[in-house]
Amino acid sequence: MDQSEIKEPVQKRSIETKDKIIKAGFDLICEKGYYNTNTAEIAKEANVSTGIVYRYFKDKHDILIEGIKTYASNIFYPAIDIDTTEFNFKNAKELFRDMINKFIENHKLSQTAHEEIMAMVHSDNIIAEFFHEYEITTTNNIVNFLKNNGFDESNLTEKVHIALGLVDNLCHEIVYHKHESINYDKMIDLVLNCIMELLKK
Amino acid sequence: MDQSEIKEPVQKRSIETKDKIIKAGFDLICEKGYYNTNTAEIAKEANVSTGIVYRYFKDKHDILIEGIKTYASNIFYPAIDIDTTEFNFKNAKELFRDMINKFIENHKLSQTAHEEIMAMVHSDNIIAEFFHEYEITTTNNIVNFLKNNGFDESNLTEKVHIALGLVDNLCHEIVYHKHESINYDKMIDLVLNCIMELLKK
Amino acid sequence: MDQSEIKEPVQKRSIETKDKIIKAGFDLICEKGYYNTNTAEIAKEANVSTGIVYRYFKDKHDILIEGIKTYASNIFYPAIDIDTTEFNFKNAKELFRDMINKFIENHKLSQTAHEEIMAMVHSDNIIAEFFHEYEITTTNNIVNFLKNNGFDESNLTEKVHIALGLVDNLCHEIVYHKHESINYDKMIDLVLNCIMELLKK
Amino acid sequence: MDQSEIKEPVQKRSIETKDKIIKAGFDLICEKGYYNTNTAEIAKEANVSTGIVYRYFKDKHDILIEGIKTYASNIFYPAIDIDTTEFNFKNAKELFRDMINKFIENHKLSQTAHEEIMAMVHSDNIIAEFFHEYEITTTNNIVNFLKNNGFDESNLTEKVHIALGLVDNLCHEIVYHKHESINYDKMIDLVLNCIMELLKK
DNA sequence: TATGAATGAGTCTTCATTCAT
DNA sequence: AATGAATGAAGACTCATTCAT
Repeated sequence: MDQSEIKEPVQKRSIETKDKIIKAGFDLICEKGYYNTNTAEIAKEANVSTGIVYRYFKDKHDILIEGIKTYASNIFYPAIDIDTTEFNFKNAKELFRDMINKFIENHKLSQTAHEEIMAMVHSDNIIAEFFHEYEITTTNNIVNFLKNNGFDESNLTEKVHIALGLVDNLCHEIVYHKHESINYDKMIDLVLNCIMELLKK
Repeated sequence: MDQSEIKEPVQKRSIETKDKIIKAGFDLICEKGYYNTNTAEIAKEANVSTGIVYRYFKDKHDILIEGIKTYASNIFYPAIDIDTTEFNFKNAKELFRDMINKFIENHKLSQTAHEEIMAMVHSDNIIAEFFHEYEITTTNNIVNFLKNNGFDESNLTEKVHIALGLVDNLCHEIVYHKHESINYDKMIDLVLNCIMELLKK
Repeated sequence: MDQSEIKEPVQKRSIETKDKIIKAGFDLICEKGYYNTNTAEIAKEANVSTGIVYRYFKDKHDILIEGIKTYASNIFYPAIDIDTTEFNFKNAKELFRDMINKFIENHKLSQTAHEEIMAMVHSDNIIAEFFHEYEITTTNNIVNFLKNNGFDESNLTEKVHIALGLVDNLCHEIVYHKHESINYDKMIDLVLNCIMELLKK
Repeated sequence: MDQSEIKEPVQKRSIETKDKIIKAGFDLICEKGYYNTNTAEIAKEANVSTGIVYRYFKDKHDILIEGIKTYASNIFYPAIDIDTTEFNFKNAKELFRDMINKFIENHKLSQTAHEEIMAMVHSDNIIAEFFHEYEITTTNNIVNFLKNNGFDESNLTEKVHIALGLVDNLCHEIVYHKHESINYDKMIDLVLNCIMELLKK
């Protein structure tokens, strides 16, 4: 009876509509920023009417949240999923190097998305919370992966945290700043050394 | 050509007014976010009228910029200034530990400021550019400081970059997240070891 | 590129809304002047919300432009359309006299409109351009009409220009000023004589 | 005692200040329009403070009124003053031609001033009234001049009115519009013929 | 007298959200 | 379910005018 209820779509067509809105919203917000994107644009980009947006989403903010939930894993730590069947301490460094390169590629692909979402993380508690959870999960996955591959378990969570931070900073540096005076190949080497040092016994 | 010029105040009273606006604007923006703070609020917080704001600032954005310029150095890398007269490779680790603790204290003091500014850095080119410059300067200062104290000069810029990133992440982690499962004292140790490893030889 | 597009309405309801705004805007602007009429008033007079105005018009100025385009022909040179089936040099003077009287009536009906629009013509290039075009068209129509009715074609454009000016001034004088000392019937006679003198061989 | 009184300056310096403001205000308003000129600009142009303006003028509008009173005669019908010592019906046409050319020159010199003032005349009753008076005076001066030079006195006021209107339109046409298709020399001739026809017995 | 900093009401415009169809 | 027209509160900015110095 209550018209103002948000519908969780079950029909295929409705689900498609909701997804279109999420994608359109996320694309535009990543491109132009949350406050510089209005709902009319999102609706237009999604090829739906403005009214229908509010059948599937409580408000504009909700669109972003859903977008982040949907696309976050594509943007952050994407290479983590890549199972390395043959992984050991000996070839770890080179596998990490591959991972870093993939991270960088990914950063480049979704540069503005990454930027904008990080901006929102800073000013939006709900989003911050989401990413906090996300980060914990990612960290744990890596911790477990390393444990399963015989790495020293002492303070492994802390070490992975630091390592992830190192990689994140590195990618950010390489993708956004391009300092004239910095030798990025050397920097990657240095970071890898740090990580290997961290993880070793 | 344009009718309304922005005045750079010279008289004491005017300078006070401008400073009040900068402080009020910066405080509110840091507390509530740029888009959730309006000019009327800023004026009210500064105990001035809305109109006077535009005598000293081109627009709302300009208030933020000035605020950042004024307070950035208080918020970011504040301890860098502290010249340690007796600094050498032997006591470096403990001095770095002191610095990190100061960083953390500082982060805690201006937590929301830090958050909001980082958010703006991500979505605002002018601010990003400002911090890029700021970061380069900071890095160079540290590089020179280390050189003068006998540290290995090879790839020192890269190393300092990495070290600053490590410290930044560490502070952020400690101040904002407080993961239940993480031992922060141990984490500080690990980061310090990383840094010492980086800088040695 | 821009987020908010101006809609050209096609549905009956939308067209009515747009027309209501044009009429309300034009009425108020003519009554009180462009700078003394605000958009809220226009919306209220049109019985719509302030927001909807900007769905159909780029800005306040645009409302005036559309109003002028819509109502200009009702206000200026309205009698030109009246084709006189039986027109020749003999009865021309009396037909012109009828036209002048119609002009005067029209001036009286939309006195403030005429005033305000002429004011805007003076200070607004877009409007000036519009009226310039409008005036050329009117002049040409009259020129052709006279040619078709056997009037001397030499310098006819110049003559019609002068004649239109005479009529315009006359109407203006009669409608607005009402000098105590002026005999307007005689003045009409004198103007008609001028015109007949102009148009004769 | 009443601080809010407008002072009519008597001291030389004060008069100069008031005149500077009038000139600055009039210049700017003519150049950019009344609503596009603000008091701060006027004060700046006059090299005085914004506050002082309100010691000499009731409000912004008052500045314009004073400006018009001061400069109107320089802008409208300036050549009327030129006494033609030897004037008779025979050489009248050529003298009128000279006057028209002077009118045109004058129009050109103060084109924007003329435009803007005419705009204000349309939307401002006080200014309209002023010009009405001014026009009556001018007309009477010319009427008397013509009487004194032996022109037919019947309906002379009406005739002069019409003639002035003809000249005004002509100047306007020549200065502002420059229609491609119009021969202005011929037009001047035609207007002069009209006037001579009007004034002849 | 004179300054110019300060006031604050007023204006245009935007946009998240609602609602008639 | 869907449309898109309509709402109206809110916000950035302007400027005639006042007032402390």
